[in-house]
Amino acid sequence: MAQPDREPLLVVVLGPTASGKTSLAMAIARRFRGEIVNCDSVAMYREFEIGTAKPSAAERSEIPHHLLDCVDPLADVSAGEYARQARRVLREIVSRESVHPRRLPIVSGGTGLYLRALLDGLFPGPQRSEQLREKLRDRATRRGNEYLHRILRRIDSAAADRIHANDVPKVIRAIEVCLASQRPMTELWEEGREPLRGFRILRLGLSPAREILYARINQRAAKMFDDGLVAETEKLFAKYGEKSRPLSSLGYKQAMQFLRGEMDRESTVAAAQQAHRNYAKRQITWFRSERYVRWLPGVGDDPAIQAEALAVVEQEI
RNA sequence: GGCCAGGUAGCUCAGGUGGUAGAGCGCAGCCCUGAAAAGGCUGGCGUCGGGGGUUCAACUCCCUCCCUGGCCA
Repeated sequence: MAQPDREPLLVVVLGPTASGKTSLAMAIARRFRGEIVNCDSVAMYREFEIGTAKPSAAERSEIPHHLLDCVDPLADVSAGEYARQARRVLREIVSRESVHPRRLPIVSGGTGLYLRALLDGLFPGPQRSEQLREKLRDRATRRGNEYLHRILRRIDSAAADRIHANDVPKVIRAIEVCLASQRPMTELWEEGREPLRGFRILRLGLSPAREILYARINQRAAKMFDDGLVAETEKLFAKYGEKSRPLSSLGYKQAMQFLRGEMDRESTVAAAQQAHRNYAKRQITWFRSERYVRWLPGVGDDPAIQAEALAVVEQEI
C-alpha cells in the first residue's frame, strides 16, 4: 500500500534511437494513466516530423504529450532551457488538484544531456553568448585549436586539462563561462548542481542487442525517406533557410546533401543509416554509465519487455 | 587471343632506391555540466592475389599462373 505522503513516482524511459521508447512509454501510460514528457532535443521543434520519429497523431490524442512541437524552427533550444520547461511540466502534471488519482509522468527520450540536466541539474553558469562564440570560432579557424586551448589554460587550467584541444565547442563554452562569470568554470562546477526534487525516479533503460538495434535503425531510416523526408526537408529549407538548426541533424543533414546534388538517393539513405547507427552507439555509451537504471534486454515494442516494465512500475507505484 | 591498367585492412585507396606497411571510413571502447540528433579521444584489424626464383632479407626485383576493368582483334 502506498503511504499517503510518498513522493510521486516519475518514470523515465531511456535508450538509444529506434529502441522502442515510444512504444514502451505508451504502454506504461495506458496502464497507469500516464502523460509523456519528451526528452529528444530535435522532437521539440515544430514542423520537423518525418525525421524525428515523433509519436503519431493517434498516439498523441490517446495520451497527453508534452514538450513536442514547442520550439520555433528558427529558435535554439538548450539543455538548460529544456530542464526548466520539463521541470515545470512535471510539477504541473503531478499537482493538478482536481485529478484523482494523480497522473503518472513519464519522461521518454534519448538525449542524454537533456535528461541529466533535468534529473541532476546543471552547474549555475551563464547562458550562451552567440557573439562571443562567433569570435572564438573565428579565432580557432584562423589560429588553430591549440591557440584557443591555450587561452582556456590561462584562465582555467583545470578545465583545459579536462577538455581536449580539438573539442572546439567545449573549449569555447568553457572560455565563455569564464569570461561571462569572471571566474574559472571548474570553480563554478564545485558549487554543484541542483537536482530535480520531489519525485521518486524509476529509470527504465532499453538495451536491445546491437545487431537487432542496427537492423531496426537501417529499416527506420530507409522508411523515413520512403515517407517523404526529402520533400519535408525541401519545404523546411525553403521556409526557414539554413539557419534552422535541426536541418543539420540526423537524416535532415543527409537529405540536404541530396538536395544540393552531392549524393544520389541510395548513398543518401546509406549515409543517414550510418549517422543513426553512430548516434545510437554514442547514446549507448552515455547511458551505460547512468546509475540506477533498470535495464530491459530488448526492444520497447516487445510484449515480453513491456510486461516486465509494467511489472516493475506496478511495484513502485 | 594481344595490349594496357590494376589486385595492399571489412570498404575506398596511399606507399616503399628490398629491412614484414599506412590514411579515411567502417567496427569496437570511451569522454561529455545551456549547440548534445552536436563535438571530441583511443584502439583491433592485414598470410601486401597464388606459386616459384634471386637475396642475409621480397609486400617491393625477376618468372609464371589466377582474377578484375578497359582497349584492340
